[in-house]
Amino acid sequence: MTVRWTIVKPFERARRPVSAREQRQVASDAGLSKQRVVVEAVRLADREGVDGLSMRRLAGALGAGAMSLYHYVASKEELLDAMIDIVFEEIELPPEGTDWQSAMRRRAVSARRVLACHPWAIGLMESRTSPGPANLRHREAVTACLRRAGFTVLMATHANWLLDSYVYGFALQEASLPFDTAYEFADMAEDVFLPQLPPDEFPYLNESAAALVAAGYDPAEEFIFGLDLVLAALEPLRASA
Amino acid sequence: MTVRWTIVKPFERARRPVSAREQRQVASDAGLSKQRVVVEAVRLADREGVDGLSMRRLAGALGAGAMSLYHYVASKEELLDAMIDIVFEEIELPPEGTDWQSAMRRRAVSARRVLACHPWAIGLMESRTSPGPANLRHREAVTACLRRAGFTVLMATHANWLLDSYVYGFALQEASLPFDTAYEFADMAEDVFLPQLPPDEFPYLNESAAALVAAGYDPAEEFIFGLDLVLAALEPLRASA
DNA sequence: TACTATGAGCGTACACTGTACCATGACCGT
DNA sequence: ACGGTCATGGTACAGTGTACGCTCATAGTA
Repeated sequence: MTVRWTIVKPFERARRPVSAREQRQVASDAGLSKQRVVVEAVRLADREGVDGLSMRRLAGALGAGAMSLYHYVASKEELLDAMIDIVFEEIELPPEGTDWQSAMRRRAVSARRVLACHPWAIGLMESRTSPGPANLRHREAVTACLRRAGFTVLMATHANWLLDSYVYGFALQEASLPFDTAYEFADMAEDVFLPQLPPDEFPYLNESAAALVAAGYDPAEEFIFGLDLVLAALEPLRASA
Repeated sequence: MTVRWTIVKPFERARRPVSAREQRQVASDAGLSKQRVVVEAVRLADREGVDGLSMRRLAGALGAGAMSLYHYVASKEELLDAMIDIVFEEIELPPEGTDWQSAMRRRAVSARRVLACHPWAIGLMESRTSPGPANLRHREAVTACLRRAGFTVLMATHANWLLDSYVYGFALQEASLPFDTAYEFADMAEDVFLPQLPPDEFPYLNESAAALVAAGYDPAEEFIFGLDLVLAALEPLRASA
């Protein structure tokens, strides 16, 4: 067990009493800390899936004993909560200084990208009920953007629900698809889907799969299409102040 | 171990050779069968959450030994797949003989209701990649409805993605909310949310929570609002044959 | 009726999980 | 020098999915 200890900078200690635990939180590359534990947990889940994430393996990846993690995380549940909040931290906030549609489009695109990078996050959301700080900050920024664009409180709520539903639902569907690019889609459709879709039982699905392959359908463009449709549909709800 | 054996109806045996295993599949209230195993698994997950569903507990609920389940299900993964497909079976297909918007509204409302009854299903979808038979039948019916309404293959695909994203995403968000009714929302907002949303840090969220409570906001109506907005936005994509 | 093949049911065992409890030993302030 | 604090992790326990192989009721055959 190679445990390296943080050297506390003197002036920090001079300013106010700092517990050893707090010092750890600041330390970035030495010793353990809640940061380091959660970040490594995210990395592990990205690599091996959420089922491959066990306290023992996580501890192993950190060069520590399993029980040590419980000094930074009360339980695995809390660890999962913290992991989700890290994911929310990665999502871009809607930028200020542009029209609301551009701002929301940007943050939606960012959210989709982040959720695609951490597919396990979607599946975890269902079971955790209380939003973390990054989640709250994100919601605040989004609501601010909508309200400043002239949406009433009620309409901003509607817009929020609709946009988030679309983004999460899209990410959820995307996570359960075995292809990403147009090339992979064409490949899988011809070799896997079409044989499973006999035209007498699934005439329409068969037709769709065949036609989409022929047209060179690219699933990567799907997200923007629906997003812009939703944004356009929301525009009239705005009390154009 | 009270194992009751199926009495095979003679005329069934006369018609063609039927293995004992197949007879079990048909039997509804005696012995085990894949049906019975999966249905009981769904019930158990509804009652105790998906984390409370273990092979041993499921076996216990069926009055059987743990290893007996593996005669009907190759692995727990396959069990989970089958459970999801049962959920899809519960969702109403879009009815024929009405305009496409009414049909899609009906099936979307049904889907939301079913997913709200089985919240664990949403969290499971992320990890399973191959759709079951009920899922395929459902997709076929939806695509048929859209194509008959005059959507091209490509536009029907867009509509499908958008509608499903909305439904799944809404269900996902709903599953992670601790309230259902307007009364519960008002209660929780005042006692739990507002204290966590200091106006200097979260001015807009604070304002929203307060205003929504004052207006008697009912989260149950939220779904239809967004759904109708989406349906209206899709209408112009239709090549009104 | 006796014999055999089949296959449902499940007891046992193994590697693994989350985590409660407790011992260790380094660091700090006095 | 000493006592208190606290990060660390070893051990243990209940519970997990499931591989293996046994029992024994049944169906089919002779």
